Amino acid sequence: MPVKHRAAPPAVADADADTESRILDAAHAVFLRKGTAGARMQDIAREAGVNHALVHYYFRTKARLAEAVFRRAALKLLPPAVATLSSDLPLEDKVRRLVDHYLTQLSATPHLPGYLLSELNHHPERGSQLIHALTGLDPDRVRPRVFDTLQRQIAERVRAGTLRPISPQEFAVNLVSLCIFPFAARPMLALVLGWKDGDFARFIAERQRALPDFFLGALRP
Amino acid sequence: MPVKHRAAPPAVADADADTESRILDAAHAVFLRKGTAGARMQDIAREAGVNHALVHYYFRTKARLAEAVFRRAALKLLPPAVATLSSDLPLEDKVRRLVDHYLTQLSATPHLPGYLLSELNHHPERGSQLIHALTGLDPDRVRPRVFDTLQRQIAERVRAGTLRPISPQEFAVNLVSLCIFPFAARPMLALVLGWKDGDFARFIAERQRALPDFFLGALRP
DNA sequence: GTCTATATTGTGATAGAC
DNA sequence: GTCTATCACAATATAGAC
Repeated sequence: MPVKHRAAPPAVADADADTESRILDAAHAVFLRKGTAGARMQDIAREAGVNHALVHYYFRTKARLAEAVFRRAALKLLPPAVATLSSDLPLEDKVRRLVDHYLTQLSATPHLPGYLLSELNHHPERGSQLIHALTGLDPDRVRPRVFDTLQRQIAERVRAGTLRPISPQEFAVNLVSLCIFPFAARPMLALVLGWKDGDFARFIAERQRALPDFFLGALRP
Repeated sequence: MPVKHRAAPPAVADADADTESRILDAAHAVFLRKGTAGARMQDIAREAGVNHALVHYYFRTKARLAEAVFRRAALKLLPPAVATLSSDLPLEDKVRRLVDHYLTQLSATPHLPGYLLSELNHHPERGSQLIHALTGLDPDRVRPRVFDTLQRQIAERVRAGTLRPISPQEFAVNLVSLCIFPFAARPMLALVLGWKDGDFARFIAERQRALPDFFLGALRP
């Protein structure tokens, strides 16, 4: 171990970002584009504008750097959905807020879903580590409480006759599928649908308007 | 070039599959599990039960082998959907057939969606090559006819007042999203939903029943 | 066709000068 | 902290015996 590595980044992130952040940003960009296995440390160094020895100086191994990027990426995608779904908002507002949030955010970072799905497929253990890091609990013993609120809201509305019965899991999976899949599958959809430049952005813009009505329409009794 | 490579596989595939097929099957399994970049030729050789020199003898390079596997995988996933959607079946039957087909097939090959999405994200050009290989046409000039039938069916039903208006693209994307995403995102969903062994299979079994009604329910006027 | 052995290159990682 | 130079090894690919 040539140099001891700081536990935390510098307290203040100055205007021209410090080297460590620049490298992390570069790694983020490259890993998301090419996947962890397909990315080269050299690519990351070039993207960051530094020598590739520096990348090792700051993050020591590719695995550590990949872990850091994975965590950052996962934290961008998952907590907002969990927070919205487990909030006390009415169901309709949850749907509209989630659709709006995802379609806006993913338009800015379109590689995020594909990267995360792929990484989790190849390294399922990273998911458990993530849960552990976030909650400090054994992932196998965490009973997800995300759906308690959802469950209750659905039950009330079903009893009142204003909602078609659906399990909270189905509710969440369907909603998230409709939001995220088009981004993860963008190249495949472009292929089958014959999309050209700009067609995808237009599709998403239109979707932002139509998707909540589609989803809520499915839940009419 | 040490040995000339046969253009076509042997005419007859005998009981104990010939070596080339065994290697291709092994490559399929390994590439789908670990992704093209993450897979090692040695892994494929071991999975096929042969020396790794043989893999090169039959497929020359990793890139060629990857291409062969990608094509095989894409042909498993895409044509059935296109065929069903562009058929003359009534809309309801299309939906039920597509859901049934995908959920059954993907339960048997759960890594297929994640693999394809990932590969197409990292190598979008492969998609164009695929179209070219299938149709013999320039992918940029193919106007997808898949949706002509769909468009007509939807228009008729909307005019008759038995369907809520929706574009054929939205129709297809929503349906395919709901079918495929849970498989591509299985590890992520398992994480957030706390799924254990068997929970996913039960979820899909239930989904096979509930999904067509959900989707068709959204299209009620 | 199938193997053993080897060549060749790519890539992660470190040593050491500045 | 940042660079140049280099190491060590992993992975692709080929040569040649059988």
